[in-house]
Amino acid sequence: MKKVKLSDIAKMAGVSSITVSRALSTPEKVKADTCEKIQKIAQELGYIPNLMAKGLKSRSNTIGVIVPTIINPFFASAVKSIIRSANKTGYNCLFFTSDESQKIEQNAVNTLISYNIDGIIIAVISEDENYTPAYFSTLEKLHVPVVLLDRHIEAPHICGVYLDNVDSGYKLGKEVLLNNYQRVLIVSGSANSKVANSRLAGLKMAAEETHSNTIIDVIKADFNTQLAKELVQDYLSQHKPDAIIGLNNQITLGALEASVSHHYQLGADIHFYSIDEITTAKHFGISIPCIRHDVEEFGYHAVTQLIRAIESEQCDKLSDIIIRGTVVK
Amino acid sequence: MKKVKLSDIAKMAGVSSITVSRALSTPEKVKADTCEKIQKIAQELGYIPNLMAKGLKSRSNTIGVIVPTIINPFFASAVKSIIRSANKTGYNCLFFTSDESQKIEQNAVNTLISYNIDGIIIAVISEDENYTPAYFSTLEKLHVPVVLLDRHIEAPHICGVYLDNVDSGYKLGKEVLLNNYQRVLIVSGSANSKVANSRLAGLKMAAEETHSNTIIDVIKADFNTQLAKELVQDYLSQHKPDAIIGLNNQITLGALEASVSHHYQLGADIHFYSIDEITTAKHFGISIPCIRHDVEEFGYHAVTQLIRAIESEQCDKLSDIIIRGTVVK
DNA sequence: TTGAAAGCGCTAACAG
DNA sequence: CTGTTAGCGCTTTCAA
Repeated sequence: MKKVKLSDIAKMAGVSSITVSRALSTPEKVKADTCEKIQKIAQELGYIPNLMAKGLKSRSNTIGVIVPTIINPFFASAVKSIIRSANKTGYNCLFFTSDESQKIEQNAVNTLISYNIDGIIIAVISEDENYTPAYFSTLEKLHVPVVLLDRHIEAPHICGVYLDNVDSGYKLGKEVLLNNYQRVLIVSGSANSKVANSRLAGLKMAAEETHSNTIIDVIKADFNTQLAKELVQDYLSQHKPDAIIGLNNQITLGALEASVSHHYQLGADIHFYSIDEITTAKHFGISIPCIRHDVEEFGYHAVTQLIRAIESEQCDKLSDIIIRGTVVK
Repeated sequence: MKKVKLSDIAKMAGVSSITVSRALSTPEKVKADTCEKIQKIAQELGYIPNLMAKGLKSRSNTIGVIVPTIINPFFASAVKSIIRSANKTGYNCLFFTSDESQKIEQNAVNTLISYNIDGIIIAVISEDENYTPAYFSTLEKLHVPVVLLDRHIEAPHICGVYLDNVDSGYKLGKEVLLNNYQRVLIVSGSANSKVANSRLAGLKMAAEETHSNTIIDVIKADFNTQLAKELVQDYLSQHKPDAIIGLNNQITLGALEASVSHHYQLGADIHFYSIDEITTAKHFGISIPCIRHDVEEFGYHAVTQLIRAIESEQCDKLSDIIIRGTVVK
């Protein structure tokens, strides 16, 4: 059986296709009882509109979402909340992962353009402050609005939804320093990650303000588990900190694993703190005080900003939104 | 700036659009140097094909993927491997989550049909053996091939990629029974979940074969964390098992948490076993022997089967694929 | 309130 | 090897 199309319904209802089109998408433009009849027939035939045909003529009502990976629960939840927000507003989402590869990221953007998406929400691949991928100029030329997620890029006309990283660092620092630990290890992201550096700056602010005698060591790793684990293992063979602060969830996981391999008892010999929640910690009975961000909020703002940009056709005037986290013990 | 289209390239190259179309998608049908020239121009102009227009005429080369949630790492990895396999074969993926809701699932299917997808890979919302959603008949009528993922549904013409659940239960059972525990608790999925029941059957087979004196208790929960946690908490206030077997990763997490709340030391007072890997366990230094399934394999087969169905246009003749797990300590 | 015509960008079918 | 024609299903524009 072929797909039911507008003209099939039109034939049955004894009207033209355009009337059917109107009855289904702008019912106020069609006489009430015609409208009702058409909708009933559409229902019965199980009509499903062809977005390909629609998107060829008009806006697709679809937004593209790209994140580096869904294995990281932070992005998984962000995606979930974005999809939910978008659907509520009548937009579909096409979702891609860039898999930490610049090439795949570029492809994903191209594919989204291929699908005539109305706008893009993207968490770019790199934390590097100087990462400026080629596709930004393409998107700008095509007037496709972009909302950056979490990772900032220097581009004057692009708005974003970010975390208040300095604040996160500061709050977590205050929390840690309450304990008068002798030695604390901070495991940061890469040296040219703006996110990592801001979080670090916040921590340092807290430390300076507190005038504590705690010895604070800093390791620069990156935002993945593996490197953090290795570097913390090295560190632990020389020092024994009372607490370790991971500047994102992946780092904290790496630090935990390193500590386990040195036979420390988690949460007793060494206490852990994290920016980003370690959602599985509670299952293992380990308490990891953290900065939790309201991810629903995150998705909501990203979608709202994007849709405003789409519907006002002013990609370039929207402000950034900064989301502040809260300490959770 | 408007999007570059075939006719723009055609004009510049002094040929017709159809030649450009051929040069870009079936270059062997165009004279070599014309072809080269066209490709160069396309490159320079940054041509990105319009899939909406293409999909209107011909196959979209896009497959739809629906899973209940990406918060569950099993599905997250499955999606990842599906996307990777599909891209390798020249297919795009449109990805949706059904968020454990029948309505959202139905919508997702409709949206996919709207996008003219060539086929669908779906892990259905429910474990219930008798769940038969309405969209299956729609998809059948439209000749859209479907490959089921993980969760089986009784529909003669639909093939799937499943885990060998009996085998998983059996292998894990053997592993557990090596230890001569006095009392073991099995936390299963819901009573009418085929997956859960098969795993349970496998465990029982192992137990019968072993003639051990181990007392085996069974709790029927469901495949989510919360209920498992609550039921195990109740159980633990009456009995103290030496080991707990979770029949999927979410259940095991719930069981862990319940045990923590009863102040048992994980992996010492109570040992844990799981079907599906608990990927985070290693970060916490807890060893949870499990049945691990090769998720790459899973994605690969799902995509391969689907594409065979699409390209042969015989949706109904493909066999099921059963993936067997391995014990990982 | 409804309809007819035209066209979105691309490609299948057929000619040349 | 290349071009012409036509049409995919829908909506915009203009007219009735």
